[in-house]
Amino acid sequence: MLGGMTSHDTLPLNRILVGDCIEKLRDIPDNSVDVVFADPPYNLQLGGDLTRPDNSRVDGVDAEWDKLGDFQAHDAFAKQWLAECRRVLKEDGTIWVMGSYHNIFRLGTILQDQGYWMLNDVIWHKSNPMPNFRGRRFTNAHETLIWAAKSKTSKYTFNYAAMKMANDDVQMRSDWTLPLCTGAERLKTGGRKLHPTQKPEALLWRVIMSSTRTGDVILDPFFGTGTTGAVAKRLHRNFIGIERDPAYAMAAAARIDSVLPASKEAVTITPARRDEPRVPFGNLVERGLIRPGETLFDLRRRYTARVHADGSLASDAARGSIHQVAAQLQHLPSCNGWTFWHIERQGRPVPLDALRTTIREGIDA
Amino acid sequence: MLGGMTSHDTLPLNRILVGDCIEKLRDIPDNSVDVVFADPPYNLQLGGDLTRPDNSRVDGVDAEWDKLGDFQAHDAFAKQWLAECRRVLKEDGTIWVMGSYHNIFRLGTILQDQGYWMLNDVIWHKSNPMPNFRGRRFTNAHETLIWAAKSKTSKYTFNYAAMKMANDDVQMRSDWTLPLCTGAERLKTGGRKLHPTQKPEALLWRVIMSSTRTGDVILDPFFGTGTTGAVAKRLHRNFIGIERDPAYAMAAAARIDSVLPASKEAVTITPARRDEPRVPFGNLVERGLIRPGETLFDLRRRYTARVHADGSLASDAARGSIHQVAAQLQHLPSCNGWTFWHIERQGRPVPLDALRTTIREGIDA
DNA sequence: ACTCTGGATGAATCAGCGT
DNA sequence: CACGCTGATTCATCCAGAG
Repeated sequence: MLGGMTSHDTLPLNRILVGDCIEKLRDIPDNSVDVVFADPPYNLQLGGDLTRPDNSRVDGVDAEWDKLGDFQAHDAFAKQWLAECRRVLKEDGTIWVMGSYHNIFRLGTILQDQGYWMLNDVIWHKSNPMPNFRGRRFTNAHETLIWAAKSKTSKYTFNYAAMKMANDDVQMRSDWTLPLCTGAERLKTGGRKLHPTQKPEALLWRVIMSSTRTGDVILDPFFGTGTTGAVAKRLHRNFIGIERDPAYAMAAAARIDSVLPASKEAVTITPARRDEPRVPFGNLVERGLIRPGETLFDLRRRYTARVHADGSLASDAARGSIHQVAAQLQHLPSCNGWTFWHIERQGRPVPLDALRTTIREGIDA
Repeated sequence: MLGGMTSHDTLPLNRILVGDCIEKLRDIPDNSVDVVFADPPYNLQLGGDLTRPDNSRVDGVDAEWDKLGDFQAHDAFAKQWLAECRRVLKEDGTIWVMGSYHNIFRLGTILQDQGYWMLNDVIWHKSNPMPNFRGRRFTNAHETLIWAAKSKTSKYTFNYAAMKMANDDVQMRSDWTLPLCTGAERLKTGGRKLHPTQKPEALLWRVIMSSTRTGDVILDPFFGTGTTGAVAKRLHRNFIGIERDPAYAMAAAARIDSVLPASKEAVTITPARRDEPRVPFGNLVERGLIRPGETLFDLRRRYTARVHADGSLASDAARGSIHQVAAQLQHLPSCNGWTFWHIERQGRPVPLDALRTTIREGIDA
C-alpha cells in the first residue's frame, strides 16, 4: 500500500524540518514523494495602509517572508524550489501550487518550462472574501491552484469516483466554493491571528482526497501552521513539512499532535452543499433576456420603469435597483422587484421571477 | 461624446481589418485606443504558423504542447502582439486577455514583464461546461481573463456603481457565472458551428460595461466572429477588429450589420458619486440652505459644531473644514464631513449630503 | 435557553486633484 | 514631484455581550 519503498524508511516522515526550504529539500532523495503541496509567498506589493469605510485598519500581509523583491528575484527563487520539488517527486507524482494573480502566472510558466504537465487549474472561489474597500476593482474573491503531474507520461492518482461522490454525484469541477479559515479553526496567539495566510482544512481535504491514497507521502515546503500535516494525519497519509520560522513550526507541531486520525472507514468525503444560485437582475440584461430600453410595469399597470444597460431601472420619480424603484414609487420601505415588475412577452405580462427561473434551470442543468 | 482626440478621426473605427494581427496593429497610431480585448489562439503548428484551437479534438490540442519549442514560438508571438497592443493603448487604457491553463500563465507573465499593471484576474465560471469524458481530471469548467492597465499609474475606467447595480447592489466579484455561447446566438454554417470558440455576448457585455464609456474605442486583435463588435455596437462603443481569416471576418461583418443599438438613454449607467460635480460646503451657506451660527451634530449626538459664515466649522476643540473638525473630534486621520454631520430640519436630523444633493439637482436641471 | 445587536476581520498590488 | 486636502468606500461570518 505504501508503494515501492526503497527510500520510504529513510524519509523524515511526519516531521517538520525547520530551515530554508531549498536546503532542506536537498536532503530528500530523488523520486521519493507522492504529492507536493506548495503555498509559497505571494510577493504582494502593497502600497500604504488600507482602511475600511468605517476607518478601521485592514490587517494585511506585512511579513518579511512575503517580500521577495522584483519579478527577477521571485522567479529565481521559484525556479530553484520547483526544480527541487520535481526531483524529489516520484515519476507518477503530482504537485499542487497555489497563488494569486501576483505570482501564479509566473509559477505556471515555470512549471511548464520545467516539464511538469498541467492537469488542471483549480479556482478556490471564496464564499466570504474581503470586499474591495475603494471601489476601484472587482472584489478579489478567489485564489488559483495549479495541479500538475511530474511529466506528460505520469500515471498519476486521481480519485474520480470519490470526487464525484463528494459532489452530489456530478463530476467535481475545476472551481471549488469554500469559506476562508476563520473561527475556531484559525490559530490565534494572544487573541491575534498567528499566521496571516492560514489555509482552511477543507481546501487541503479536497486536495488530499482527490490526488493521494492512504499511506502516500505529501511534502509541503512552505508548511506554515501545518494545515497540510493536520489533514494528512486525519486522512491516514504521511507528511513532510519544511518551515523556515521556528514559531510557526512549533505551533504546527502542537496542532498536529492534537489531531485525531479519522476511523479507517470514515476516510470518505463530506458532501458538498449546493445552494440555489443567486441570479442578479443585471444577468437578465447581460444575457439578452431583457433588452436595455424595455419597459417594465406592475400587474395593475399603475407604474412603469425603463431598463438600463447596467440593470438599473429608471422612472420619472426614481432610479435604482428593481427593488428600490418599486419601493419608492409605492412609498413603501421595501418591495420585492422580482414579483412586482412584469415585462411583456408574446403579448402577455410575465413576472421577472419567471425569467430568473429560466436562468436557474440553465445553471442547474 | 467621442472625446477630442487627434487620432480618433484617422482610426479605422467600426471596421474589420483582414490580415495578420501584428501587421495590422502596426498601422494603428500610438496611444489611440481605450481598451483592448484579446482572446488569442494558443496552439501553434510547426513553422510558427497559427491555427485555431479545434474544440472537437481537445486532446489533440493538448498534444501540441509537449515540446519546449512550442512554448517558445507561442511566447515570441505573444510578446509581439502584446507589445503592439500596449503601444496603441492610451496611457489610461486597459487590456483584457483571455485564456485557459494552456496559455494564460504565459500571457500573464508576459503582461507583467512588459509593464502592464494587473488589476484583476477574472474567472469565467461556465454554468454549462463540457464534461470530462475520461474521468482523469476535474471538469475544466472555467476560463481566465486578465484585466490589466497599461501601467501602474494609469487612471483607468471602472464603472464600479454600474457593476454593483448589475449585481443586485453588492460588489461584482472576480468570478463571473455565465453560460457558454449556444442556441440561436451561436453562428452556424450548414448546421455546424462556424467558429470553435465563439464567446457569449454576455461575457463581452460585462467586459465592456465595466471598463469602458460610451464612445470609447475597443480593439480586438483576434476578432473571430465579432462578438466584441456586436456588443460594442449595441452599447454605443466603437470597435476595431483584426481577423486573419476572411470567412470569419465576413461572417462577423454581417452579424454586426444586423445588430440594433440600444436606445441612447438605456445605455446610461448608474453614475459614480466621485464623478458628480464638486460642491464646496460654503455653497450651502452662501445659498442660504444653512445659516451661519446653526449647529451641526453627528447622528449619535456625541459631537456638535457651529457653522461660520465662511463655511468653516468651530467646536470647543477644533476649527476648520467639515472634514477636518469631524476627524479631529474623533481622533481619526480623516473623515467625510458630508455624511458625518447632520442638521435639524423640520424636527429631524438631515445629513449634509442630502442638502448637497439638492444643489446638485439644481445644477443638472 | 434563546434572540438580537454591535464589533471585529479576512493573501489587498484599493484615489484624485490642486498647489 | 511631493504634499495636503477633499471625500468616496464594505461582504460574509463569527463572537461577545446584552436583553
